[in-house]
Amino acid sequence: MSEPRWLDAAQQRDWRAYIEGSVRLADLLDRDLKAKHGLTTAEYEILVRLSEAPERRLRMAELAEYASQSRSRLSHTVARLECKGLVSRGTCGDDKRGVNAELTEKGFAFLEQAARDHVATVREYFIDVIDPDDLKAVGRAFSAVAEQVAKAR
Amino acid sequence: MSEPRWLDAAQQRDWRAYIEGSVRLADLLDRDLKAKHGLTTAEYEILVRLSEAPERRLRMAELAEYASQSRSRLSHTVARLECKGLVSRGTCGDDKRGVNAELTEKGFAFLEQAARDHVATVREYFIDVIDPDDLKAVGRAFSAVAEQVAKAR
DNA sequence: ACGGAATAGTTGAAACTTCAATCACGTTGC
DNA sequence: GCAACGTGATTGAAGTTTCAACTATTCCGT
Repeated sequence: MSEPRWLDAAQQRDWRAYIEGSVRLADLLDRDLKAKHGLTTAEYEILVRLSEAPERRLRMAELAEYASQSRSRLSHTVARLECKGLVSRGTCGDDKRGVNAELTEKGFAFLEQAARDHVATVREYFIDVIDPDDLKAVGRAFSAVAEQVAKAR
Repeated sequence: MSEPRWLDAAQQRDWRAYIEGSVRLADLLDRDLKAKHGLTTAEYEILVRLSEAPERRLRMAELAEYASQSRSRLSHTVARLECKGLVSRGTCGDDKRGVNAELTEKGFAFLEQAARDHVATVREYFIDVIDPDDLKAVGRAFSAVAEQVAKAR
């Protein structure tokens, strides 16, 4: 059992500030999206990724990757979105194991409304309260984190 | 329906970097803690707060506040921790509605082990991959976010 | 061309979180 | 002193996520 390098006071403050701020922000965004549009953040994220894909369609595995979700979770979530009529599933031409998820017209229209509100909330509680230079730093920091986590697997 | 102020390209890049990085980091920390110690992040957070409280004891409502959890969630989570023998519950002397959660000896010993590993992982995937100035900026940014979210209620 | 290993995706059960209702106690005002 | 309201905490059910097992298809080596 080796002696750990503990965090110094400043590092600990910054880390905790991040944990608290991010948890509370995520909570708020979830509630907001749920109250106004009946969507979870995970569902919203899926709709966004689909809307940006060519033909508004992606294979499940790619969608899982872009939305940072496990495949199992994606299956369940897309099933729910399909029930709501926002997404449809169809088999892939070239690989018969594959499944394409596609944003329906209804899904696209729905997302347009949700995105307006969501962006406004993200501005109000995140973008607009952070100093522009600090925001850039946040971008750099979490890009590095994402990369490091990706390396781990 | 008013026209929203969309994010500019840089803001969007930074926001998405944050979302992706934070989701993946949270996933990794969760798995790590679960694999090595059988704890969820929520449970770990509770143990940490209790360990820092005077007498290693807090009222449920305070604990909920410090751990950024709903009271309901806390009840369930503490119930689980109680089953594992890491926390015990007792009534409050002065207010008979109140309940004190207290870290047991076993809980404290358990946490010491878990904290070593957790800190090492936080270092490896967060602290040590972020430029020190950027880390300070992250601290400032999320302090501001937490404050703004708190204002909303 | 065959068998084994890898990949894509789904499924059901268990674990966890959220939501609304509830219980118990405390506080206020009449 | 007690009725109405507020607060602290728990409960059970419904919804969501994780985990492990499973089906179907494709890839690879011989």
